[in-house]
Amino acid sequence: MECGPYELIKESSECKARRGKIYTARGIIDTPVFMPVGTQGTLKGVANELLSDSDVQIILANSYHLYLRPGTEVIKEAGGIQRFNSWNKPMLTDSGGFQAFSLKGIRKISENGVEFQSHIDGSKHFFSPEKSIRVQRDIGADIIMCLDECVSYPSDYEYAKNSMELGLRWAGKCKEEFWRDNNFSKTRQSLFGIIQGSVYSDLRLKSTYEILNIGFGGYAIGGLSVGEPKEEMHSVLENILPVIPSGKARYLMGVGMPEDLWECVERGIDMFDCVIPTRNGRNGQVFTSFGKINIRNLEFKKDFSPLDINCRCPTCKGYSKAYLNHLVRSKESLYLSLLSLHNVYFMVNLMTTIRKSVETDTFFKSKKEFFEKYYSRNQN
RNA sequence: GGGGGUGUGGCAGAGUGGUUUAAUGCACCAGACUGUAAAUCUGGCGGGCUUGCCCUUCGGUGGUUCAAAUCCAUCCGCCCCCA
Repeated sequence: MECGPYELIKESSECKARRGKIYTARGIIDTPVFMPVGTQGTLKGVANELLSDSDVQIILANSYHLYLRPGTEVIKEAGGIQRFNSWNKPMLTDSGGFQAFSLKGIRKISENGVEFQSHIDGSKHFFSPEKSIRVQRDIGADIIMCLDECVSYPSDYEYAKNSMELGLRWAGKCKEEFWRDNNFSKTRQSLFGIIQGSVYSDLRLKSTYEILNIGFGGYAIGGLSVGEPKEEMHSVLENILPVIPSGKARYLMGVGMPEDLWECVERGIDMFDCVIPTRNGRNGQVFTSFGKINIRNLEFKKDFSPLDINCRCPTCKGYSKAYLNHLVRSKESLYLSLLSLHNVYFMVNLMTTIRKSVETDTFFKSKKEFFEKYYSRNQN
């Protein structure tokens, strides 16, 4: 069985929260960690330099997108994604499994993999589990993911069961391909398996046991935060996390909102990724310690204070709400960067706060303080 | 002085007798966004409340008509051409 890159440092005395480290070739990641998403290899609207002072430790990219453009051969020739995009910290690539969900209508799933019709030019491309691994190997991120199908919600039992079982077969093939030429020592990548099974507890458990049995460097939970009620998501976590060995990282894919980070760390999650800070930033929504706001709204037109007095990001250091409100209303492209940057800072700073609370066994105290402030503006 | 045209909701601009509180776009007011086909999408945008209705709207006034933003008269404003 493969050795994982995770080291457990401390377990909370209050709940299932953990402090840990993930070792990669490009550096050590303190967990729990929030990983912002940069589908095309960059956080949309945020230059690397702007993050040099931040707590961003690792970013995501997407193998489907990079495979289509610029093409894996370009990235390979550049010397890997981190050489290509000049991000000298860890990266993780998703397998294309999420696109099996989001590109519904222009993709076909079969036993051997997913056929995509390119959203760019309509050309057809086939991602087998092995192909996804080869693509991710060429891209060269530190952590790579098995090809899976992110099942939508709601999903009937039969569909979820068949999809989950197909996912297990794919996971086996991914692992086999990953180890085929024993390239691991050369690239020092880690391959994570993904647990599926929608909201059905027996399917989730079966998936967990089988994925564990195949054995991966870390374990991701997929197919959540796709529209199911929060309680469903929490009960899935409570159901399967106790089964996963404590020496492995647990990664909740696609989550989430600030409140989700607290709730899911509390249940034992180590890694999160989400597009929310950047996408919502581009749409004018800003996270602050006093709640979320839409900076385009009238109430900020003459508000000359920073977005968040508790924030040390470049946006908050340099610009007022009134000015950002003006930039958004004027559609001046600078706001895309400034708001995305602030939101990314907010999420990773929150994660730093959460890590400290686990270290000092003040998780619930900190959580309470956060929520009291966060919901002080409105009831969200 | 003569001839022609035109005036529609914050703006632009459809509509030329009924299905019109009046298309569409912009602006404005909100909301949503969770492993990124998203700098996107959705809703609202005359007034009132008992939220289903009532009242008020297409330069002004007065008519015709069962019915007028739409037809007629007149007044006012603006534009173009000729003197």
